[in-house]
Amino acid sequence: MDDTGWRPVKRTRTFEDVLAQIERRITEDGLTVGDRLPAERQLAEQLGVSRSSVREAMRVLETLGVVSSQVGRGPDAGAVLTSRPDSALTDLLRLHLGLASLEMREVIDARHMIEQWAAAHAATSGADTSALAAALAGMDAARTAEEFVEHDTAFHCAIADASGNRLIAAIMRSLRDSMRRYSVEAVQRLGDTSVLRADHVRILEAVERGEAGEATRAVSEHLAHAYPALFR
Amino acid sequence: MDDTGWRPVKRTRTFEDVLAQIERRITEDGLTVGDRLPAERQLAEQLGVSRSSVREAMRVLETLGVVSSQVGRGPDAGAVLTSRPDSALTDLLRLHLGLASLEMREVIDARHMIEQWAAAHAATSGADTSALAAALAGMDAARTAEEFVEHDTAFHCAIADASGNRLIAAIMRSLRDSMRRYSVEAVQRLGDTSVLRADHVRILEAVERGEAGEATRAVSEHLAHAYPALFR
DNA sequence: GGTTCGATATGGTCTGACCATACTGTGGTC
DNA sequence: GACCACAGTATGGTCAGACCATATCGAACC
Repeated sequence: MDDTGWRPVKRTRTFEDVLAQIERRITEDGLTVGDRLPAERQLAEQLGVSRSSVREAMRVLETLGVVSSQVGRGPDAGAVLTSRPDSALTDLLRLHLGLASLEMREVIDARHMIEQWAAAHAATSGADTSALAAALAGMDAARTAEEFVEHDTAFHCAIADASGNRLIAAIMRSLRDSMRRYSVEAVQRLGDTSVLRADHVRILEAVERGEAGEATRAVSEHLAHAYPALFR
Repeated sequence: MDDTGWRPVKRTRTFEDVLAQIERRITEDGLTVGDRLPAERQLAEQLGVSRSSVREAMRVLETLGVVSSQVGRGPDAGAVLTSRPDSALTDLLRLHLGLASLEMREVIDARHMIEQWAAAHAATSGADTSALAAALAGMDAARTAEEFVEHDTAFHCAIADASGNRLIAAIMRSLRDSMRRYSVEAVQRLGDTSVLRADHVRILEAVERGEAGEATRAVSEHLAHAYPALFR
């Protein structure tokens, strides 16, 4: 061991300090969704940094779906704390898929896992299933693959919502969004969507009857129908 | 319906244009991890925008774990494409937990889901399990709850890695990181970690023998032991 | 009371400068 | 030729100050 006890001095960029201070204020002061942060110029002066650094920190928070900035003047203007993890996750997945650092197979496997979990929990939670039925009707009325996928996504996200876990629902949404194009192609390749319709009805009924095991199986087989190339 | 067909003009900020162009370059030119983006000043001139806007776009990409910026000069300097979804996910979860827009219960449920899936797939993938054994030894040598949790995290992340799905492994890492403090408290409350050790051995042996069902059950019961307050 | 219009606070953008960092190349030294 | 010291330079990081677009507020006016 030639460990001298020295550690590399971590280069801390100004905007990272700003980020840390804002995060500290959030946790210590118990700030919550809807609260406003100070204006950029004011924050810059209070922290003794330039407005650019504050802005870069804001950009980070906005990217993570924690704040939302509005121009103008008034109660709604400025940086407001929000909670939009969905778009952040979607951007993250889309970019990493574009970089080929993630493969579609991995995304679909993750979806498989989540959908099974969500269906089982939706079945046992006894949550409202009207959104599911509405999405089903939307799929019946769809005239293009794009429309079909849109309502199909709504159906599956509604299951995730019904599971009662917002984190898993957010991940579900992001996974669907990031593979939207792929789903449209899969539906077009499939042509006939009657198989998928029967699957959806089966899932819906299982959830409504509270049969978690059947819901899990139904979802699993449904995904196998929808993406046969990946489940051979 | 008084819908006139008008839609609000989407305000597009300059840095969002920059982001879109960079993303287009990534997908169209097939840029991949390790490739360098043009320097900030150069990019600003090419796109006809100010350097501030380019920098804000860079900050977004860095937040999403897609680029990494290095100062100085040379082959490694500048903005390099990377693939670090872990830290992005961790930041996202930590901030949303701090905002109380997510509850620990939801995070732990998500972990439960992922760990079961990962253990089953690790068992059937036949991947290397030496990292698991090493983490187990680390836990035995741990003298504080913090040290124990560190190696415990390594153990569970190694399972996720062995499942072969990088996305799920990344989510797993982020979940563990964001609840690190909570895990330490849980271990301290528990006091005796021998129960956890037996659980880990059981999981490891199930994975090594390729018994997916047993691995799933072992993980599930392990989490019930580790977080009894949440599995009552 | 309603309307109009200027004042103002906010984020968005740009310019230009300077600093710290880390490589590059040059020239000298041995 | 090998090595080393040092100036040059390209890079990101930060700052100050200005201007613009937007949205509200408020006073003056009808």
